[in-house]
Amino acid sequence: MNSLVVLIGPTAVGKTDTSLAIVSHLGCPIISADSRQMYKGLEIGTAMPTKEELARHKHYFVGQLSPGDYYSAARFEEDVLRLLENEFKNHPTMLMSGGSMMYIDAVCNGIDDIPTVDEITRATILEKYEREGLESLAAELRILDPEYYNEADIKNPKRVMHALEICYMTGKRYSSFRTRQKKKRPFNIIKVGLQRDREELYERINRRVDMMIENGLIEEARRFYHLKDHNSLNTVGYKEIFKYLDGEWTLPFAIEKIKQNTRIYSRKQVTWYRKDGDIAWFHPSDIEGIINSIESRITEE
RNA sequence: GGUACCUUGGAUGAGUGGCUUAGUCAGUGGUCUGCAAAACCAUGUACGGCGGUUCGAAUCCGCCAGGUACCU
Repeated sequence: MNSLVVLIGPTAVGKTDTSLAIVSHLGCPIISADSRQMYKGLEIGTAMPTKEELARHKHYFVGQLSPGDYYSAARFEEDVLRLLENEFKNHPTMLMSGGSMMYIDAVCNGIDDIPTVDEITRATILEKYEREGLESLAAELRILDPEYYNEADIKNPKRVMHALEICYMTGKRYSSFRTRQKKKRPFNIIKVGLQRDREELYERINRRVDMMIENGLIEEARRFYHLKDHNSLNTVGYKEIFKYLDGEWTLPFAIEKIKQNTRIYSRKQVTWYRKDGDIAWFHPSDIEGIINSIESRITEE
């Protein structure tokens, strides 16, 4: 059976280097699972692999979207599965590497088949939310879909709005689309996690942010300033610089905030991965251990 | 040397005698099925020191320490 090696770990832990090492060994392309590196032009702020690295190994899902494009975890699932079907013909083992937990989860476990919300419905609900407030929407959801209402995170506007969008658009309950079942994949999934002590990770984050500034993050952000309301730019590293450009924050403060928000992000990632018992954890310096672990799990199947 | 004011949890900052550890940020833990580097949730008994008044003090009084402003 074919295998998909999934390399995960918090931001700045060293996934790029490790993934290059793995791929050199396996001789396959890299599937990036990073919701922000997908956008063209966000090279510095998303710590995209360098041109050389991109040239040395084929990378999928890096720098292919425009910052204004719509994309989602569900699309990623679809796109990756289609790609894998094709790539497995030549490469029995493939590598996916990235830090977007939800995207990785979508590929490994699947997302239920829920229709994509159209612009009109989205705008309608958003306007309703802005006019009537969250409680009003929640009350409506309670009537339209009591089952979901009872289990949902009612204080989270995004969740409530999305459920309502689906109810409005399809005329059915949002919960009727949720099977909450994991999808079976026609390939073996080998999860490898990278971890470092928190102190070590935080130091790397701080250093990397300083490097980004040196390398021209401010200029890069300035180029995308006009798109700052798009989700792709609602991203650590850019949103803080936008505040600086708006004159709201001083530069040193914005830089401090980038470091802080990156640390917070890394912690969220760790939290997400913690509950996944299928991950074999390694320090990034232990390339040999990582390769051995992958090899042993490939041959096991 | 004198006078006035200030001193609250990692930061900021309300609170003038009991009802409540205010709130915000950070930190930490967590949620997660269609914008996820998003969004959301949980979590801090602190009141400069010592003594006094009081049934009860962060809150009133005294002394001490530190700070700020003004005066000589």
